[in-house]
Amino acid sequence: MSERLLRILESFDLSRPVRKPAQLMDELGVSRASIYRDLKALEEAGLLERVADRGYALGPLIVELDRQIRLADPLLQASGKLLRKLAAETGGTVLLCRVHGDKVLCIHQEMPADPVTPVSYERGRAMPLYRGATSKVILAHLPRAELERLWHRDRATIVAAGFPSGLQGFLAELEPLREAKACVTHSEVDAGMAGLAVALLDGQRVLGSLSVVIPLARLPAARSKTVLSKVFSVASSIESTLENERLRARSKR
Amino acid sequence: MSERLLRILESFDLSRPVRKPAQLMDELGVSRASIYRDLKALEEAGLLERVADRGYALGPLIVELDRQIRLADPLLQASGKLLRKLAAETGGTVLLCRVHGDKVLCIHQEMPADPVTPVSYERGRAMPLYRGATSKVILAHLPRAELERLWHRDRATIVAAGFPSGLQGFLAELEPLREAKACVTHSEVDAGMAGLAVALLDGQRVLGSLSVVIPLARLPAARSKTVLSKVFSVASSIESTLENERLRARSKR
DNA sequence: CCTATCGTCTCAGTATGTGAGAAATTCCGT
DNA sequence: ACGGAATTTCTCACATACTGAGACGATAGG
Repeated sequence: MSERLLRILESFDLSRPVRKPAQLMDELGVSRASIYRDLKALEEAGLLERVADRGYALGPLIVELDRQIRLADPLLQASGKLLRKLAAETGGTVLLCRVHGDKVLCIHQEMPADPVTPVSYERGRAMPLYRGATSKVILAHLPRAELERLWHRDRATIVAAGFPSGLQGFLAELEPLREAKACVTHSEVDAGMAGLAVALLDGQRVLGSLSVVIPLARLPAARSKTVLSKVFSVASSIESTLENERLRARSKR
Repeated sequence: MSERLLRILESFDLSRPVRKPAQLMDELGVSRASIYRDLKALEEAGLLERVADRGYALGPLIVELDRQIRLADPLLQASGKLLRKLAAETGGTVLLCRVHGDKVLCIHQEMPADPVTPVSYERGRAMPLYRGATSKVILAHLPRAELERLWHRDRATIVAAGFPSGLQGFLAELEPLREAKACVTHSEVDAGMAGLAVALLDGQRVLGSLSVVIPLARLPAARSKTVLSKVFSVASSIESTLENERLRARSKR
């Protein structure tokens, strides 16, 4: 076996934070001995831990590995303290997101000092590709071939998210977002909130997006432009830091 | 194979955030085909991701799983907003830690509003069992058999951390900490900082500890007692919330 | 203390992962 | 944009190492 360990890991989700050997036995259709063997291996590795009442929960290694990712992630490193500053200056919540396959994953949330309406995205929360400024601006920068693949696979979802019902219309609607390298939406994910997102590019490829989420009440029309330009400025700074990193690494090798 | 996937995962650390197939081939002593198969499996699961320059880094699933842990962890849930309040009231950095086998793992760090000397412990950072208030108060609550096992295994480390050179002395030094259910240290982990830790118990068993780290300069002798009593109060509150949870779960089943 | 449930161990059979080498893909400099 | 080199995937026969049944041991709850 080999994929079974991964299947076990993937079987944990928010609605089932604790799994029992018997459940997994049925679900994966393997013998008791094998499940116990696998659970033991995962536990020894630290990916799972035993909890009261003969269950298993996700284990401490995951927490440690997530820290490793935080410390090593080039995108987070390049962002540094800029995000906190951006949050303070705009009074909104700043989100840094990456694209992974066909998901957008929030990898950092920075709240402004004064308490503000909480935003439903936080580190580790995966977001749909088709809703919200944060996602759409990424979508707009995906290669055309990828967009066509997504269209054929998720047409229903895409249309349900408010896009035109034809592939051409879908592409046409993304065009201006790519041109502008930005996307602004109102109440698309969290009601009463505006999202202002700018794409983060690494040359051609889109890495993710940087966005600010602000209650509409705090964002008079005139201020919108100012905020967006601040986001742009931070995004450029991140991009050039990444570019420098990339060059430095290249030449060192 | 089966343990190999886990070995690959464990081979990532802060000094090697990106691993290449060739390195792993040598290290694990398996064929090229097998390594590529394993990496592919881990990548499909989301535990790894390909990065530029033909390397693999820890992947998005880990970030998602860590969020699941944060949302489901009973200890974090029971702590709720209490930690933020504690940080604000004491002006120190609050740490919530769990014990896992023979490691202490920080699972939450809450900083006070005003900027303060940064503390080297943050979520995901594993701490030694023998140094610092946070760890020692946990150590003091481990079962005697466990302490003896640790003593025989880590005697050198334990003595190096400042404990007496005999088992009896070691146990005797922990005794008062268990009695007090608390531990206060100065400059033991971070220079110039005081640590005030209280154990979190679930009946007999020690779950972890709650601590406040404050620059010594901000902690006049008289204030120490006040701060410690605040920590105690929050710890009790967390313990009783956990107890209630436990009872509720029991009766529901 | 006793019983039911949970967890581990043993062992033979065979499913399944393994590795060498070939094919395909990707990458990079020109 | 092209061609050569390095990387990655694929194929397939083989044997390793995983599997599952059942016996045995441990634990918990009454």
